[in-house]
Amino acid sequence: MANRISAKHDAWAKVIKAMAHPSRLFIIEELNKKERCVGELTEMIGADASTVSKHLSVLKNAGLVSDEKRANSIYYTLRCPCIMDFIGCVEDVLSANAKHHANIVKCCKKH
Amino acid sequence: MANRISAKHDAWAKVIKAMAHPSRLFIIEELNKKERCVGELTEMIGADASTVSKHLSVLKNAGLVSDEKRANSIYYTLRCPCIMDFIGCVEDVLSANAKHHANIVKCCKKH
DNA sequence: TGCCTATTTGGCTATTTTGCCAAATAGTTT
DNA sequence: AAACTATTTGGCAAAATAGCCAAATAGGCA
Repeated sequence: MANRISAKHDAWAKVIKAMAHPSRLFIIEELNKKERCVGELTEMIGADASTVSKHLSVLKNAGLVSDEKRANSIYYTLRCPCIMDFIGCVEDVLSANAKHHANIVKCCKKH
Repeated sequence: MANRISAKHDAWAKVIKAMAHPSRLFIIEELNKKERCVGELTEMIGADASTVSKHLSVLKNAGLVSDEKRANSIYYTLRCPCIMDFIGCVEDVLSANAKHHANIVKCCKKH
């Protein structure tokens, strides 16, 4: 990245990169509903506990979630629920894509 | 990714992954202001033209931008400007992080 | 104290991403 | 047609990411 991109875009990318994984998006969505501990998330995702733990640490490093120890579990919370609003926009992009592809198919079928 | 994560989260991740790069975020921000051709973006970013071209193809594959040939240049446009709204939320996360770190420093200085 | 449970860390391999160069392509202009 | 301009593609090496296993850690509980 030896170019003229500013620290601002670097900082943005770090946060967005932390979101850019299916399991981590699942976690974000789940934590938006309610706080969860690692064990619960691990069971829901169906991956190794160490893998889920690492995903959570990525999210935590980006400042997207916070954790709190209680009883003998660690509970994670979504720190900025506005993150989930964005998913609506992502869905817009996806449905625009779907519409676009449908049009291409329709166009080809005409002939 | 041999786990229970659904196609929905996979699709979200594809779009978000396409955004998750400083240069691509710069491009998104720039295209939100006005359409631009590859040469202009290349000069602004200061990377190899082929690199910028590949970034643009990543964005295009995700459905985030569209292109249109005009004269002897190809102009790119941001397809869903709502993408930029999200950056506001990312900034919220970053300033929450900054505040959090400031508090930690303040706390340590007390002693 | 010593066992248990929950979570994290280290280590390793496989995969993906990045970015440059050189070459290919496509369309313009002379 | 030949020379240009703008953009994309192929190839490659370096770096980053993902996910499993085994081992370490940290509290709670018997």
